[in-house]
Amino acid sequence: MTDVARAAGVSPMTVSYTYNRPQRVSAETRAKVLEVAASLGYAGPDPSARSLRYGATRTLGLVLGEHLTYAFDDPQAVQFLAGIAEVCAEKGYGVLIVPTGTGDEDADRVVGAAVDAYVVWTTTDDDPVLAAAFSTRRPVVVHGGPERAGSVMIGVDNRAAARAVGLEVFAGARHPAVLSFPIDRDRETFVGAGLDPTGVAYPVTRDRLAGYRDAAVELGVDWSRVPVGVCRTNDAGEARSMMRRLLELEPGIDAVAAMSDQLAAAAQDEGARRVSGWDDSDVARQHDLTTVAQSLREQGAACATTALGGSAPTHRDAWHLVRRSSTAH
Amino acid sequence: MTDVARAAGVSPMTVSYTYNRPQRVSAETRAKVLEVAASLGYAGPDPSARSLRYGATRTLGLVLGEHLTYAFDDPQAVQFLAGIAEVCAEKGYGVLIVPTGTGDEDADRVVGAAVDAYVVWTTTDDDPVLAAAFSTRRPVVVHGGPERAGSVMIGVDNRAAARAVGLEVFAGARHPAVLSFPIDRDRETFVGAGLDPTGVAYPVTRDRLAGYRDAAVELGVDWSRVPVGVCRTNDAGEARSMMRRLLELEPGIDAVAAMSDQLAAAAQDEGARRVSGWDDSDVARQHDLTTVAQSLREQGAACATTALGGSAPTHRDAWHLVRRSSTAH
DNA sequence: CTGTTAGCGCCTTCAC
DNA sequence: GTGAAGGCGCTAACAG
Repeated sequence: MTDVARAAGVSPMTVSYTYNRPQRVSAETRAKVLEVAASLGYAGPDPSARSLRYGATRTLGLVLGEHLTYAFDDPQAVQFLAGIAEVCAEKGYGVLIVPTGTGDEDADRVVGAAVDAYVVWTTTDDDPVLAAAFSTRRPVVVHGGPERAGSVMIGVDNRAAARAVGLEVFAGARHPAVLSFPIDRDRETFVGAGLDPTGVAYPVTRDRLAGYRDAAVELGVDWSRVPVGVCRTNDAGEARSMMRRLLELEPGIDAVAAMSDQLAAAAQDEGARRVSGWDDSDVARQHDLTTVAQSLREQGAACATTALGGSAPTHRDAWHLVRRSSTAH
Repeated sequence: MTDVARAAGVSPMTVSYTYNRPQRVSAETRAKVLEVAASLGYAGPDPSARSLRYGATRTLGLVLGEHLTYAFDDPQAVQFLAGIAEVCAEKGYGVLIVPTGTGDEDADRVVGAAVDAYVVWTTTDDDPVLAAAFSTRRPVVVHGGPERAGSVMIGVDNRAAARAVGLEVFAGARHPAVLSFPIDRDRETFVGAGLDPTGVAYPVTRDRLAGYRDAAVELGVDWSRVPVGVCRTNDAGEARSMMRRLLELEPGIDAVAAMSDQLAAAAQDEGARRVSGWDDSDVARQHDLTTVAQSLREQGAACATTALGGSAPTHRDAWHLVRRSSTAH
């Protein structure tokens, strides 16, 4: 900018004004400045210097955590991102996908991201990346959980929703089962009968398990005998083999509550009769699944709005049960 | 940082070293500094100041153009983004989704993005956003086109691929038709018989049309009589109504070349017999579509790698024809 | 309408 | 192992 100023025979401030307050500069001077800038290959104020000066970046940080690599394979995560992007585009904020998922450096990368606020995608209570986001003292909005004093949490009441759909799918069943998301960041695939929700590190998974348990108990089913198949990812192939495994362990399984429509569809493919899903995605409609409807897109938008200082609903009650033939009697 | 230094009784440099070259500072001093920093709520060096000093942001800018709002509804665009994110995460670069799509300010926002390089998603020759990216003199990699001296273009040879799939789907047909993507940024929905590819602003659409025409001509079909249904978006509902419209205009249509698997599936839904798609997505497999296979994920990765100074294939020949029953004789 | 001063927070260079 | 100066490029505030 100094160079441009010199070459144009004006002060740096005039150049600055030319870009930031065009009207404050005479048309003549402005033209001259722009001409010189073009000839010098100067494209306008440096964004970093500007951010430094302003103390703001007009950028929202999105932390997808260890998911990053395959978050894009999860249609719900993509919808969430779409909601964020929409709000940010409207407000003129960029969305920075913070490069996490590679291990130890994750926290540093979060701290070192040039952003004004963070939105953190569902993670575990102990995720260092979350702690890193908080340590920066910038606003943090967490989707799904964990909940923490001083930060906003946006997401549905998973326990209540799981109870509701559980009552539907487990009704009259003698051997219900659950297809679950991972319980911690190790993402082990395993079967645990009567899995205790308390020990689950992902709040979303924890609450849904607790809700399914609530439903089972209310229906007089002994939770300690309910097999819970924990899948590493939201992948159909893996879910099918898990379903087979569950059926080997307990061939009498007559109801399956799944934490996603994808998992539910996979269970159906393996012959499960009464099945419930989660999200009310296209898959749910195609497979006529009873499911929990929620809009990740709207939740994404709410997260972005809140993180950027606006106000938006927490979406705690923004879900409803969709009854379809997959749980018809 | 100055505050921390003062409070810890050291110079700012020592604080800087504590974060950037921990080993260069005695363990004792380092501990002291970190302690004071924590008590003062100092989270580490300011990212903007750092970027200013270094002259680099370690961030890749992704320009989705007017698509932004619904790019996330396009599975291929999402795969592309996934490829970019993967490479960037690995290299420790953030991905900044530049807030475009709202009109006049788009170009300014691109210029003002704090990034080291750009990847631009397929756009038109005249997109001001593209010009803006170039004007910054930062590296620009364009996916799909337009091609420009001084920038890298990554994408398949759409004309050759369209010709190949066109020869397949149009073979033996008497009244072929095309389901096309938009021809310019106005995104009008219309039917144009024998649409001249030359006037099409999107290079990808242009090349595919030209390829279909090549095939038609080679098969002895009069291109000027081939109806081209131009769809505003890659949406099934719109594609179905367009297909109905085409069939009203020319009930004899006996082959449809579509620019995406989604459009092709919609054509099938409306009763089209011989149909070809594009991308070899899940939809193509489900509908047994003859299609052009390409990996947007790999192309995304290649774009990111190239933009960040590495070398990657242009993917010009990274496509192949997948023959399935949708074009069986 | 245009210019001067000063400082945003950091780190490279060079001294000790 | 630690510190002092200087400047990355920009703009708010205040002249003129």
